[in-house]
Amino acid sequence: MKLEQVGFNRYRLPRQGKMRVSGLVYASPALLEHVRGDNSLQQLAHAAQLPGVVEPVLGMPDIHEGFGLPIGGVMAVSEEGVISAGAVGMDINCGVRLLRTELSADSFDRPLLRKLMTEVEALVPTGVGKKGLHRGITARIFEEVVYQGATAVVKAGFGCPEDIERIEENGCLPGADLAEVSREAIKRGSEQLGTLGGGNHFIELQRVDKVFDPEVAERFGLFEGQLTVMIHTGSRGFGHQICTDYSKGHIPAAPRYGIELPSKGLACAPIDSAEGRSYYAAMACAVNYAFANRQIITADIRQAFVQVLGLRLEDIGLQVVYDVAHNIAKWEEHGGRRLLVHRKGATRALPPGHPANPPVYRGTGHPALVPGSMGTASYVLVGTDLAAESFFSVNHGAGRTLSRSAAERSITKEEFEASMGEILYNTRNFRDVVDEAPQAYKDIEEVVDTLVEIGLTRKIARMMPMAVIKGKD
DNA sequence: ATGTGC
Repeated sequence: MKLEQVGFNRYRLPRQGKMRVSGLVYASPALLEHVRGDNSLQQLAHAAQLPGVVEPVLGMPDIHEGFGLPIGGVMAVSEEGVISAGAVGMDINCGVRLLRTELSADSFDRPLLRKLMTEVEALVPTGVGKKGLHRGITARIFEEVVYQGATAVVKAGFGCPEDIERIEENGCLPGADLAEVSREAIKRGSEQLGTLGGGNHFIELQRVDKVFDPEVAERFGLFEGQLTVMIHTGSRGFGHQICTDYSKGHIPAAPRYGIELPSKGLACAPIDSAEGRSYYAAMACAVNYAFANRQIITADIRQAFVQVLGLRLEDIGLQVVYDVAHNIAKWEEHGGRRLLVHRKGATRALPPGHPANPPVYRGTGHPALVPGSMGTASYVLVGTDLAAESFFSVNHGAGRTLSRSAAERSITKEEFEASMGEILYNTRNFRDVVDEAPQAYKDIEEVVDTLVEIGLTRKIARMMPMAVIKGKD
């Protein structure tokens, strides 16, 4: 693909072939070879062919090839345009929540960290296909969950109302309709609420090792040396089934509206069509489910800490700093226009003062949460006014550099163990985690710096992992 | 990502 440098760390993907608009890709010189190393630019060009797409389609510095839109892609569409399940992703509202504590990380030795990991694992099922431990309650409130999101589980006793004001969209996307969700998805979803999943999903005990902006960090409740907990999970089999159902269903739907599909992965329907409205309503169910999932896991983590530490919750802390979606399509106002912004492996990052910030973060901009790999740092960022050019979006992580199978082929046990250093992890079998090895990911520092150097985002704090809980059989 | 290949 033809790519033109248009500034420091910025590249234009000019209109070529059937592209309706151009693309804009952020990459440092070192990341550029990764960007060119797979089909992600081709996939971005395909997205630029869809009806109603708004200039530009974007590639974040963590971009890599995915199903339909590349992971690390942003596609905004006007009201006359299309909605695409493949441009949201398989794991609808895969996202990250950060919890703060009142505790110094340095007072946690390895045996105590191990105890905490064991207790968290006892309360939060991890691994593919696992069923939740609160099935009695969650089956009963399942319908409320898909319509009300995190609020439904707070009402059921998981967490407190203050948590809700620190979740993107207050933990609930309007417009959900369970009638648009298949029985299969409902079955899988009602069993899996309150579970972590596998792959890149994790619960991490972290230490804030650097504060870059003390004033904003204080507003976020963060300080150097602090123990934090990060949760990365999504809508489990529920969102996966919804994505599968609609990306298949929209393949025959698209031509009925005269849409030429550039790829099956970008199957889509007009937003204002029966098929498009159905997907949006089903997607909103999964978005709300994922917010509720992270809310239940938060309550479980609080319980684990109280049990292990023998302290009162108010002395531990574990308040929500923020909760962001990484895979979502949302109606937002940009430049006076109402757009459906598809973010797939991208994080909304609003600047200080933006009216769409939650009231508690109106003055600072909300925290944008960006996890690294299991052996490297995670970041708390905020957006700047310049991020208007990316529809107020930043990267969502480090981004893969090796596919899961390539990681299994090329990374040795010794290399993996060396890269983890002193960091504790729950998986005993190297084969179970090799696809998540730090070597399979880009350098998070390079990825974040790419956007910071442009001025699209600012660093607020950096956390280093102390103990990582991953999906386990 | 995923009751992990159609």
